[in-house]
Amino acid sequence: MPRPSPVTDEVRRLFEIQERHAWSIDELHDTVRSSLGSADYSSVFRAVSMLEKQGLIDRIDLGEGHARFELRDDHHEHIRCDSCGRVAEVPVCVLDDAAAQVQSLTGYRVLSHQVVFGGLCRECAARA
Amino acid sequence: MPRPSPVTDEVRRLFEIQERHAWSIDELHDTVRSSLGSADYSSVFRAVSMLEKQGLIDRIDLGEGHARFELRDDHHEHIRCDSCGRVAEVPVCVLDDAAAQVQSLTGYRVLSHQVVFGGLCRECAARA
DNA sequence: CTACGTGCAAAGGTTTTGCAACATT
DNA sequence: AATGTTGCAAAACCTTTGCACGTAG
Repeated sequence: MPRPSPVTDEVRRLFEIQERHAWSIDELHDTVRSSLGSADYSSVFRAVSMLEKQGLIDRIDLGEGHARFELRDDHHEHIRCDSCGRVAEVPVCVLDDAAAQVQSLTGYRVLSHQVVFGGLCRECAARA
Repeated sequence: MPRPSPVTDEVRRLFEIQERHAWSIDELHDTVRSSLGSADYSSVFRAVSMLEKQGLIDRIDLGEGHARFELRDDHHEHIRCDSCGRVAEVPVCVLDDAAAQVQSLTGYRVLSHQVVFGGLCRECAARA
């Protein structure tokens, strides 16, 4: 396989340095363009699709109208500021006990869950 | 105000009879067309937008790439079958205790949350 | 006449794909 | 030559809006 994959490599690097979480494709695109000088949206999209298929990253949907992606790691939840859209991680899983309850209530075999809290981040709460 | 609003009236009725939950606009559109003979997608969309603004229904996003809507009632969670997409309600809120924990961990003022469980419904689990 | 619901068409935004060009093995 | 990455363009999908028509008040 060909070696040079500057766009894909840069996208992978951005995830792996973990300076930031819950990337949108636009955010990745902007950042990769800053790093490489230029890059096409579709190339970033394909890089993300490939990394997702490989299991390096997970797709998350916070109900914003577009997807976000983050390095696959320990399961955690997210909280999004209703005012500015900032996303933070909730560094624990608050639902580990709930799956059995949900399963007995609905009959579904629970395999996964995703939680998005909404609220106000410190800055926006202070402003309000 | 003019009385006849067949599309809007039918959309409202579909929500209020509560025979079904978590309607997508396409599902509403198909059902309204069956009831009335014809109806335009945008009319259904506007009816849903109006009902949402009036507070009769809530918009929910289950990460499917399109919105769903349901009658506003007691807060509850959802579980979606990973195989067939069927959506059921989890008739309790499993997170009422978690908000304080999340708030102390992230500093966000928690105002809301939405949870989507994934798994397999009875039929799909039986087939697998 | 005025107000409003509807249908039709089109725009807007995000996601996805087809294809040709290009570089590396 | 063969494979795989990229750029460009366009399609696909869902959401949203502009506008004209028709109807009830």
